[in-house]
Amino acid sequence: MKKLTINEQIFLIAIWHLGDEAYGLKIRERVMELTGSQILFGTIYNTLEYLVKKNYIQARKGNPELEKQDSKRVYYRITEEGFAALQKARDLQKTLWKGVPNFALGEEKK
Amino acid sequence: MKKLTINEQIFLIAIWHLGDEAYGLKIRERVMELTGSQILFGTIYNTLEYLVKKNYIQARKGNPELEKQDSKRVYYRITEEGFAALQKARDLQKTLWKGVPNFALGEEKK
DNA sequence: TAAGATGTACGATAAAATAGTATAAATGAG
DNA sequence: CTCATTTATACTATTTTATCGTACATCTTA
Repeated sequence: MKKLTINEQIFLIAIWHLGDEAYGLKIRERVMELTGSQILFGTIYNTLEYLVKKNYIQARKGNPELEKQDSKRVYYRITEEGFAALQKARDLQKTLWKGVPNFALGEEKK
Repeated sequence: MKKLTINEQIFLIAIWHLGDEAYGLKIRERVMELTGSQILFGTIYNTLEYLVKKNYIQARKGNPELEKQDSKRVYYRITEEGFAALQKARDLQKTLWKGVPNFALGEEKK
């Protein structure tokens, strides 16, 4: 299993946050909340696509029986593999930052 | 200032670890230690190059007066901008993982 | 002085990220 | 009912990151 990129991390965590409400535009919103930066509409689908291709998330069509609006949506959920990758990313972060001081203002080298 | 990729994070932290001893091959070794995965010799210089281009690190030639071997080396040190970017990356990680449980084995969704 | 070790550079390609635009269904005002 | 707006996804193109493989140059040492 390859390392997750930060973007993949962000998207997976956004999807995790959203639980059953994880579809494109909502994910975009959450990603923007998490990162504090703007992303365009089209941008997300590309990322979602290769997360699916890598089997970190699964897509399912919305249910039009429930709500009309829903028929257009594609919902995503994290797979076992996705959770495993996330955990690995978290572990890597822990390793990376171990022993590294905060660099807020006038930092210094080792 | 753009978000750091995990790779950039890894390299910057490896350079930080190495302090005054941060040159190509040493950086490669440290990156491999940190990540637990293999990378080829040529691989690092590309990354170092765009870290320089972005002004996250600065390069200086080794001093042949000191040690012959040194003349071949290119040493790197993290710039103010680099430290700031690192700190931002750390803050983002904190935001991201806030409230997210560990996913070790049989995890669950929200 | 030739072999091996220590270093960096370069060229090619694949993967990831982002922008911009197109399209299509549902909704709501008149 | 029908047209504008909102909600939503899809597609194409380009740039930036990441990695591989190999080449090359210098230093060390037997």
